[in-house]
Amino acid sequence: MLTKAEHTTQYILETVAPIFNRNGYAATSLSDITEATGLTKGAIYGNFKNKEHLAIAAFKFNVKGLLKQIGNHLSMSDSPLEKLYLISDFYRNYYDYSKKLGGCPIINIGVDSNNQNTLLLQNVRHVIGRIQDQLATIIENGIAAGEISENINAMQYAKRMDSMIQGAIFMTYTLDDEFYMKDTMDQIDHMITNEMKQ
Amino acid sequence: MLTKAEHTTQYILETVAPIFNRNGYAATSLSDITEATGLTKGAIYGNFKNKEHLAIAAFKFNVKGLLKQIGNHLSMSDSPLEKLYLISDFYRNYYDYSKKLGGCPIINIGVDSNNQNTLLLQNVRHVIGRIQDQLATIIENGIAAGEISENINAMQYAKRMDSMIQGAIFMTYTLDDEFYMKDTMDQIDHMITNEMKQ
DNA sequence: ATAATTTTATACCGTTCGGTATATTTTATA
DNA sequence: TATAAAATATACCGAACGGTATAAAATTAT
Repeated sequence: MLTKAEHTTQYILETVAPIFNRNGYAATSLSDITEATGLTKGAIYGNFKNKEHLAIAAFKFNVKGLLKQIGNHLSMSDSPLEKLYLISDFYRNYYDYSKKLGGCPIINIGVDSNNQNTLLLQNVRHVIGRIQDQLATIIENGIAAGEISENINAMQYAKRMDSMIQGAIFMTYTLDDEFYMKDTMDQIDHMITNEMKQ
Repeated sequence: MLTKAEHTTQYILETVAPIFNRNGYAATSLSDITEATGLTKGAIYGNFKNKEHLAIAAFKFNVKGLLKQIGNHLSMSDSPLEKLYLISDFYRNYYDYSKKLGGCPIINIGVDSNNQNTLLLQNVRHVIGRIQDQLATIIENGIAAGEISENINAMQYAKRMDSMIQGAIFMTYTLDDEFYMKDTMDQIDHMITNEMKQ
């Protein structure tokens, strides 16, 4: 059971996470935070050391939800090859989903923290590394299961897919046009079928 | 001949452009600007209406230089097909080049201005549109010249290449790893050779 | 060279910034 | 229910924010 205080910490995080994600670190003020939560600075600083730690916790909150969502989606199949197709399938609806988070946390915080906030950037890098490791593991499992060609370099393709996805997310958000998301997922499906599949 | 005042305007722009590009709009302060230029607020506000207009002018300054650089590189060949290969060739060295600008202005200002600054975002969108139009024109010229297959949808491939490039730039900067830049350009070369080429 | 004009520096405006010491209130424990 | 402990509100701090009126300086044109 969560104490009242732990509930408050969670409440602050879920309220503040999309704001930091949308605005970035510098453009999010303490008054943005107190206004959105209905709490005072005393309450905020009682639960978090300072603005930076709150921003980091907010980023982790967003990422945790995102990874859980992806995990759920991938659990729809046990086949590694099918899981690859499920990844592109997930991202076909990513624009609508991530809008609720205030945008894609990896792109937003990645760009925002570059040359700005070392701790935040470290967290972004760590998350990207984790995602790529999981992707590479799926590909390796596919090779072991005989579903994916042995000639495929798992990590290279994991990074390649990730890079294409990030590009699609950036273009989709910046131009507010889902063409990029859909077209990139078609490309990835094509790549799975014609390059990776055994 | 440029007057003294016009020189000052240019000097402010070239000094301030990488700062806005690196930090984003909100995280760049007037004191950052006066410190870097050695000028006072009076001089800055004598040359630019306000911080927003200065940021927009700085973005345009960066983009102008970037487009000029690309144009120079593409002028190395008259063949549309060769120009496509020259595009990927240009981006192979883009990390080093764009670092001098304070990063990729399209990615940085695109993400920074989303949900933040409408005028800046409009400028980013306009630039992306121009780049894609130019890219599509090259492809169309290639089709007309019989170098590129008639089955290729010029604008679709222009957007596809652009999206892949933006993804590579984001990954390269965020992870400080040129693998993404190089691998994506290999992919694009492969795409030109095996999908587009007649 | 002088006068008119433009550009830059100075000094200041009110507001907001992140952060904190402390008082008050609320929660948990006995 | 009384009490100790924890969480939240209040009031304030100095500093920095973007912006401006005006004085001083530099440039331009006569």
